[in-house]
Amino acid sequence: MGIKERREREKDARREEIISAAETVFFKKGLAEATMDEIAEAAELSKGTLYLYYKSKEDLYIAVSLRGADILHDLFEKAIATGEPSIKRIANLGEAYLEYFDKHRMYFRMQYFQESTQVHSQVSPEILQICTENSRRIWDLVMDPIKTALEEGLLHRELSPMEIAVMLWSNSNGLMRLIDRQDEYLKGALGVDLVALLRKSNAFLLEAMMTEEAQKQYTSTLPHHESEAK
Amino acid sequence: MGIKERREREKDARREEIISAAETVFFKKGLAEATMDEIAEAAELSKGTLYLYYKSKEDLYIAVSLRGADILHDLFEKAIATGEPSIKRIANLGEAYLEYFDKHRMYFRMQYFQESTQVHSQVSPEILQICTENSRRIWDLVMDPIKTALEEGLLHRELSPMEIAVMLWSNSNGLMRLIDRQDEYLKGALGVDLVALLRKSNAFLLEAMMTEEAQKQYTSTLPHHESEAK
DNA sequence: ATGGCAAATGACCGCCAGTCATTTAATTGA
DNA sequence: TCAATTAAATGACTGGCGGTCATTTGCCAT
Repeated sequence: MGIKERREREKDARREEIISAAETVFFKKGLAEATMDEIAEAAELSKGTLYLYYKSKEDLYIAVSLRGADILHDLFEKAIATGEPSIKRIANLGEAYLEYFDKHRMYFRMQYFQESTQVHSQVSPEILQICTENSRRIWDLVMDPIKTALEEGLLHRELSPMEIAVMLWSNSNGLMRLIDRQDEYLKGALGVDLVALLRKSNAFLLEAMMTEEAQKQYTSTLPHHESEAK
Repeated sequence: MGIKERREREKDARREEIISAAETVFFKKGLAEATMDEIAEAAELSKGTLYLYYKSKEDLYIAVSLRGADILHDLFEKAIATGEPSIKRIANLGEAYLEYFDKHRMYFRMQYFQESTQVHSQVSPEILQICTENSRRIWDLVMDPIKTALEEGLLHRELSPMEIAVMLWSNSNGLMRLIDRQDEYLKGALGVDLVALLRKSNAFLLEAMMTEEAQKQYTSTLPHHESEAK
């Protein structure tokens, strides 16, 4: 009875092939400019076949960007599994996110185009469900060393783990979008290494949330923050 | 020779009417779902006429969102014209941005949909030029009290005004996007006032960038930061 | 061989951004 | 007052794209 299973495998492989083809096209053209005919051609399939595997262009778009979420998840997992002190592991998460931003820029970009109405209104509920679950997994990862640091009394207790996670994440993300978009004006006017600025900004915020003992112990270990003589 | 000028005025009025109609439709449907026919009907004009005034749907979209930029500009102008100490005026900017986010949410949202490839690839260069100039005006406004605070030795000197402006703006913006999108997971899992969190995050960051004297003087005046006993 | 079944196809549909030949309205000059 | 001229507005039309579905293709069991 191996035939059914082989069929299953082949179907999964098709799915992946389609995602890969879609990835190529979406990376090059973005959601709005990409066409299903183009993706079909890249996948060496007919357009009709695509719709056997994915309900809509937007579904396919999400499917591609979920690959990015997996990559980010793995990077985060590695970042907190070092056995280092909790504050260091939190800083590692910032660096991991930066690596993701740097080396997997197109996935990063796709993830924020997802916010558009076009995507949210077209995408099927089941796929949306997967996104939510995925997002939860990643947040849990981020909160892990934060919880530890709180228990160790290294972060201000009036903040919840989720609050801290949200603040740190938003701060990075906000600056990353700015960098990615490279606002024409900023590009010209600002002779500044924006990535270094991002590191600094992260360090500032994390430091501000640390208790005094933690600051004495760990401030010097935060990346690109050595010049800060406080 | 008043006829030519009257014609001019009428044409400008038409332009505004069209923007207003487009605004209604874009607010309701977003860029992708809105149709030019719908906008034409709202404006009580034919579709062809719209194209006499705006080159593309995306141009029209930008034209609408520039109204938002003007509003933000005015709010910022008011925020820094109070004659208060520089640090307070910087904090005012944060509050002004929050007011913009709160009371003019749809403009805020439109401004970040602008980042999509769909908009950038379709919009005409002259309109893009206006956007850049607009952006410059707003950044200048933000940097004004920051420059003063630096001169007064209230902010760490190793940071440039632009760097500080970018950090503060990005931090607010990142969290605002998160709030606006209301990530399904966060909404459920986080029993937290995200707006209060945004204020806190802003205060943390600003405080971290202040020199010690400034901290002694001004920390207590920052919004929603009173509970912070440091 | 042959019937059955899932996978794949591509012609086709409806919708929409954008165009353009034509119509309508306002202004001018005689 | 009435052509003539010019500017503004129109809406039928086109091309392209997302999505569908009746038909075909190819694989397997009998």
